[in-house]
Amino acid sequence: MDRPTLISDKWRAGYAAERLAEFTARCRARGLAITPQRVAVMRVLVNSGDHPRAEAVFAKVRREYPNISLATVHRTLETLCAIGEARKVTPLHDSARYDGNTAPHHHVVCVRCRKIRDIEMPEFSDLLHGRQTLGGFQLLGCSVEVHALCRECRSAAAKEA
Amino acid sequence: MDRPTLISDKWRAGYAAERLAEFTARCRARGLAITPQRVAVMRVLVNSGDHPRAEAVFAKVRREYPNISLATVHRTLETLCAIGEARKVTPLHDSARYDGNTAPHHHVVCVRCRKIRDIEMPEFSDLLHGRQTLGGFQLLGCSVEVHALCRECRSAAAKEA
DNA sequence: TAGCGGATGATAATAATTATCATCCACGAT
DNA sequence: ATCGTGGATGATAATTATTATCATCCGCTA
Ligand SMILES: [Mn+2]
Ligand SMILES: [Mn+2]
Ligand SMILES: [Zn+2]
Ligand SMILES: [Zn+2]
Repeated sequence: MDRPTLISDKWRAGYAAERLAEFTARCRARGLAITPQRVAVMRVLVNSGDHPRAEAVFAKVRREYPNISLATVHRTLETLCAIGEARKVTPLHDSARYDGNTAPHHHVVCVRCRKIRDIEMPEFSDLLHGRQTLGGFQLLGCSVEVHALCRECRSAAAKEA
Repeated sequence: MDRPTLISDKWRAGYAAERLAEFTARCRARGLAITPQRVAVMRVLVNSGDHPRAEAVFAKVRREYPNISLATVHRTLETLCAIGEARKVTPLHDSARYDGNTAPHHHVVCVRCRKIRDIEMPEFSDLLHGRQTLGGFQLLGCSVEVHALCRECRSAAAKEA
């Protein structure tokens, strides 16, 4: 079996059922109320293999709860991320960041202050090297974000605690 | 020398000078007018090692051209990306995308329709394995985006041409 | 079942980016 | 060097995504 490989929809279906089964228990453990809206957002999200945006989740949940607010969907998605039940595919940036360095390279990003530094890591691109396609996708390149805490933020975080 | 490694400011300085030297020539070759604003935005960007956002570039260019518009900075940055003189560090997403799959995995993203699919690629994380820090940064994890063209977009793109 | 506190819906506010458009000016042609 | 034109700019409005506010609601515990 050659890597990398696409994760199958079949795997996702079983995974979704498993995650949903204990979801209310994990909410309770966290002291979060089990509201029908929260459960619905979670169910829609975990059954989606397409990494939907808030608007798309809203559209689906709305079919079952026509009165749900878009704000609730936004809030709930952020809550799910905060408790580790979901993740953002586009984290660490709230507005576009530009780079004058067009040489191939990757980035370390501080998760706290969002400082970004260039890193040299040719091994990353090597992993895709030689491969033209992946499950129907024609490969063009890749970008890596290493998540980290910078020195300043480490001392700041230490002081807070 | 162990990889990955931070790219030094020293390297960046020389690189900036080199890039600026031929910038106007490359603009001319592309049929783009050489305006003082465009050159200033390019100069500020290529001399920045911190991946600034539009607002930050605006603030610096403004010192020299107090009348420059923020819109011009936005436009110019996008132009620079379009002609390959710069890149966005946060590309391929214009709004947040959420993921119910919390298992460690990475993503292929279609650069045209922005379809996102999960991929299995444990070798990526292995590259950082065992390493705790990198140039002052404490490492926490990493996310990889493989840029690609999906099947549908490939045929669509073929039709257009 | 009563009551508290978190959750929600409606809406306003904010922030980033893009669109519009009149004016301007870089540049090739004269 | 001057001119004419199309692209570039500045000012501003519009759009889009997200977050904040707040009155009401309802899940949860006692
Ligand atoms: Mn960079
Ligand atoms: Mn995913
Ligand atoms: Zn930091
Ligand atoms: Zn596509």
